[in-house]
Order: sequence, then C-alpha cells, then structure tokens
Amino acid sequence: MRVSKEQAAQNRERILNAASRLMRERGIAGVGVDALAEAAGMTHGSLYSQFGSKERLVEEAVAHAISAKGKELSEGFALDDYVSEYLSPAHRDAPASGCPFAALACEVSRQSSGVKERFTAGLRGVIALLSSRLPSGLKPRQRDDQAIVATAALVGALVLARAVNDPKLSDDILRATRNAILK
Amino acid sequence: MRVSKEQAAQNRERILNAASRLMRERGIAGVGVDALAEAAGMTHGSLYSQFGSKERLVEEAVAHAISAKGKELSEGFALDDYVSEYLSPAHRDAPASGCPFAALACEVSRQSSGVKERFTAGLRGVIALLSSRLPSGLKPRQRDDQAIVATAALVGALVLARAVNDPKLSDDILRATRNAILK
DNA sequence: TGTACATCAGTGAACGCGCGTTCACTGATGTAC
DNA sequence: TGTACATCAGTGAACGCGCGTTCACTGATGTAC
Repeated sequence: MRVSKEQAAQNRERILNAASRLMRERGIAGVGVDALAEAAGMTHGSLYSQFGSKERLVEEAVAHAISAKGKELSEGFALDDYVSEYLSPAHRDAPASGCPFAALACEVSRQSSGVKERFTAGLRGVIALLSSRLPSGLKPRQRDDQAIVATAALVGALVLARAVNDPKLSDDILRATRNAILK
Repeated sequence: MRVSKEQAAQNRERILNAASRLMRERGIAGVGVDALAEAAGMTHGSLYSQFGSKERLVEEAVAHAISAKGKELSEGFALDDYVSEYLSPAHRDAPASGCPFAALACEVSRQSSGVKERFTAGLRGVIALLSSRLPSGLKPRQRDDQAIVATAALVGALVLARAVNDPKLSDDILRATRNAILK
C-alpha cells in the first residue's frame, strides 16, 4: 500500500543504514538483496521501489556510510585522538560501524564507476580533513602529501590487522603504525 | 579417465595458478568454481577431486599466490627498488599478477581460519624480509616495527590507488607514499 | 471542507541463472602375480 | 616380461539453493474539484 512521504523517507534511511552496516561487515558481494531488505524490516520489492537496482543501492549506501562516518567527528578534533581511535582494537573489531574506506576499498576497485565516484569524493574529504590538522608550518603541498600517506598507513594497518589470525601480530600492526604516524 | 601422477600434479598446478590469478582479479567471492575450472582447462569435478571444496582450494590458492610472489624476488634485492616497483602504476593496474596481500586482505578477514592462517604466515614472511633490508644500526625491535609500518603503508596505498576513480589522485597516492617510505 | 479519484510505496509470487556440491561413470594408470 | 585387475583423476548430468530482478496487485496518500 501507499505510504506517506515522510514514512517513505524514513524507510529509505532505514535501508541505507542497514545496507551500509551489512556491506561493511560482510562485503558488498557477500550480502544479498533479500538480506538487506530483511535487515531494514521490509521486503526486497520496496528496495527496488526506492533504488531500482542493487548497484544503485550500493552507490547510495557507500556515500551514506562515508557521510555518516564524517558526521561522527567533533568540530575541533585532534589528529592524535583520531589516529588512536582509528587504530584501536575496538575499531578493528567493529567493521560494521567502522571506517568505510578500510572495509570497502578492495571491493570498490571492482565496482561500477558510480560507486568509485562516491568513494573517491569521500576519500578526498578525509585527506583534506587530515591535511587541515597537520602543523601549519608546512607548505600546503607537503601537508596534502603527509595526509595521503597517513591515510594509506591507517587504512593499510586496519585492513591487515583484521585479516591476520594472530592477536599479537594484529595488535603489533596497530601499535607500530600508531607510533609511526604520531611520531 | 585416470591420469598419470605427473599429469595430475601438473593439473593441480594449473588450477592453483588460474585460481590465484582470478581471485586476485575478481575477488574470492567474485569467482565461481566453474570459472576456476574453465580457466584451468578442466571441469569443475576435477577440482573437487583435487581439493574437495572451494574453501580448501581458496586456502591453497592463497598460499600459492603468496609463495609464488615471494619467489619472484631476486636474492639481494634492494628496499628502494622493491618499494618503487610495489607503488608503480604498472603494479596498480595488474592486480591478477600483483601482491596477494593488497588484493585479498579485505576479503581474508571474512574467510575461514585456514585461509587466515596462510595469509598471516605469508605476511609475517614479508615483514621479516623487509625488516632484514632496513639499516642495521637499528635495534631488531625497531626494524620490525618499521617493517610493519612500511607494509601497512604499501598495502594501504595500493588498495586506495586501485579503488579511486581519478587517475591524478591515484598517482598522487602512489607517489606520496613512495617518497615517504624512502624518506 | 468534503468527495472522488489518480498516484505510487510497498507486497509477495515467480522468473532465469549461476552458485557449490554430489555422484555414477569412464578408462588410462599403476600394481600384483 | 606379460597379463589381469584394482585404483582413482577426471567427466558431466543433476541436486537444492539463493541470487538479482520483474510484475500484477494492494490500499493509504495526496490531489483536483
């Protein structure tokens, strides 16, 4: 049956929340349309009513995850705190609510250009944000490069720490990378 | 029909070569048993005869990719050359024959412990190798930590460079990270 | 403001398809005599 | 060395299942009068 515009917007939001969580947790290819609909408390048909295809939903969910994650940051956050939280065991162990770049980067390289577009825009945002927190003595170009390297190290460390079987090695990856970035 | 032991061993090798390439290219979840068998020039049944299940094949293929990649390294390679090749556009654009850690890390975190085991052992090998090429003036502990950080930065940079839509940003990620690691 | 009707978000059955796996079978290989 | 037979790597049809997608339908919402 038809549903009010507000209700429809709420449903859309519920679907995107569930999708962005499930995709980070199980991977984009690892979660089906039915599972996504069920997690949002709806049938798969409603999902096609809202998005038209899984691919379109993936695009929206990736953008949603990135922007939602960005809004979690407090106004004047400090770089040290960000890095420490990013490379914490808690973050490593909670991919569903964690960094979308670390959770999705590998798969995004095989996704449509629409998905890559959203990912790229989001990544640029993070780099700019980190760049703005680096010492103001550096030239803009240097700061951007440092921000890029820090982002690569953060994502790489988290991805490896999650893939590894040995808790000790996993902790070491987080700790060593945190120390290196914070110098 | 039955096949000679050598022939069977060759077939096994062909399957593992095809599997390790296809999995790096399309992802573990993105490639099916039929596609793997066809790429090796056999039927899917032979694959079950050799490995028993897809999961077992994944384990072997991951280990195979890592050890094959390790053998590519010349005896006395220099760290600078390794880093430059690793972060080259050529490596970024050829995931099928590239670093298994960068191609598979995200997915491995959702795989069986058998797969993680092989991945972890391989990663430890790379870290030890890089550690052995760092300045001998450092303490062993410091060298290991530096090797871990370098590995994280390498993998993170490659993964992000592949996921990104904009060639300029992708090149910048490779370049900035290379410069940072080589100081 | 009240009524009649068009709109459309959401439902759920059905589709073709490819997935991983099983299994009876084939026939050259390897072995026992 | 020659023969008879057991072994088993590989074949290909078939399985149940979940995938993404389509579509006729429902009925409350939103709109035109």
